Amino acid sequence: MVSPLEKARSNPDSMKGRILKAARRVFGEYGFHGTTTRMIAEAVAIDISTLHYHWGDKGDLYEASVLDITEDLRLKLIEVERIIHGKPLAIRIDMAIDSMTEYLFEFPEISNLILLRYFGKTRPQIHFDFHVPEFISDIARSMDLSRDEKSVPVRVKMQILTIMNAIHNFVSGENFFRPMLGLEEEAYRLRVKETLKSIIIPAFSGADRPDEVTE
Amino acid sequence: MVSPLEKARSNPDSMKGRILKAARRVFGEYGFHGTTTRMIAEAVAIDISTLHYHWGDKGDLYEASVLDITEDLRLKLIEVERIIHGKPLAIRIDMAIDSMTEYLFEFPEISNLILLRYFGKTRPQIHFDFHVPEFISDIARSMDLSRDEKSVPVRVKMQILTIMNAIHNFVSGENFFRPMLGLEEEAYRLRVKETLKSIIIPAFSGADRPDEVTE
DNA sequence: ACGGGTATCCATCGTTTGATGGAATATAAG
DNA sequence: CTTATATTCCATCAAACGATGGATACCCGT
Repeated sequence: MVSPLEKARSNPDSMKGRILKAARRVFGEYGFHGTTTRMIAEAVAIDISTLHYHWGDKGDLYEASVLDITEDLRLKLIEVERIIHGKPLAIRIDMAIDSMTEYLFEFPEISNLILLRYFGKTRPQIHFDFHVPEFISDIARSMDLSRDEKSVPVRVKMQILTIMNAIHNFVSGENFFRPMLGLEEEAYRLRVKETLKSIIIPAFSGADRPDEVTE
Repeated sequence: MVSPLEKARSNPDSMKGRILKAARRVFGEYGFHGTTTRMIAEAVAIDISTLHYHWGDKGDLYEASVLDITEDLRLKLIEVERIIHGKPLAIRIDMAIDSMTEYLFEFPEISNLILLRYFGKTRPQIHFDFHVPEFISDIARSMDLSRDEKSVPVRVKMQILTIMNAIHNFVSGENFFRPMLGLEEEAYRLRVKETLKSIIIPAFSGADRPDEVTE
């Protein structure tokens, strides 16, 4: 038996898939409490009861949305890892930044949902304890940033966290930041990549000091 | 005539001030739509009608909260500028990071509210067009990062944006990131400062290339 | 053509939420 | 003490929201 989420992912044009796609976007824009099931239903041009028929209650659909974008991100990370494998560090960083940035600008709801989950709580009564995997250590290993195969130093983890968050920030906050900078859309995206590289590359080229406490 | 916000700021123990303080915190945690006026009233242990009596409707109180934390941040930036004035670049960066990080960890609702405003929309019907000043150019000038007195290059603006956002991210996302890193509270805060410096200082020491397009 | 499962919509319910009117209480001034 | 003003609470409303039951339409194998 396949889960509802797998069904929706394997058939994006089905009603399940169309609802999920809209839910990702709307939840990403307005957050859990700012989103109403009616808003999602209207985006798909269906009745709310159809939505509940396919996805259960609001919390279930939200959970499916988060797991869906997480899976997308996981697949993209694997793809990037495959592409940069074996290349020198500077090239790896450059290509990884380009790939991830372009991808997230194309699907901004991924960054939106992740950041809103980081920074905004849901009501205390509601309990979302579904498991969302973390990718920091995987990124560290695929970028070959830590010598030790098993444990990634905290310092490296935090650097990666900083970078990933910076990308999400620029993607998700475009509506705020772009007017502040007076840039057009294309120029903004170029500048984002440029800025990220200008910050990361110097930081990681001097990263040859011995690893410290790992946990 | 003084505005309600000025009254509340000048007298934090008044009912207006107590409500505002609670509103900042709750709006920062749950966002605009995730916050109910009842939650705020309960935090102050008063009736909702008392809240409306002092602050009008929910949107007005939210606006006051945002303006309030913005003013706090502005004052803190001025204080930091005064402290670091005249010192060499590396020291300026070091002290500014320390000050801002410690301050925001002490009043995390500032970071919370800023980030939720960046990344989450409010419903289309509701219109918050009150003006919130941006501080990036002020920071650039007080850090003396741009040669030109008047216009700050986009590159510098984006670097500052990256740093400020990184601080807000670590402060506001502590509940997510700290368990990921397996750190205690104090260790986390030390690591945050360390990480930020390790990223910024190398990036800005090579920052002697000529300024580019400014806007 | 028909029957049975699947999918969609309409109408509606109970609750939560933002907001207010009015009574009750506190505060201050004369 | 009396009166006027400012503040707080209780009761309540209308709208919005999440959710469901039941009727209707669709699909497909036989």
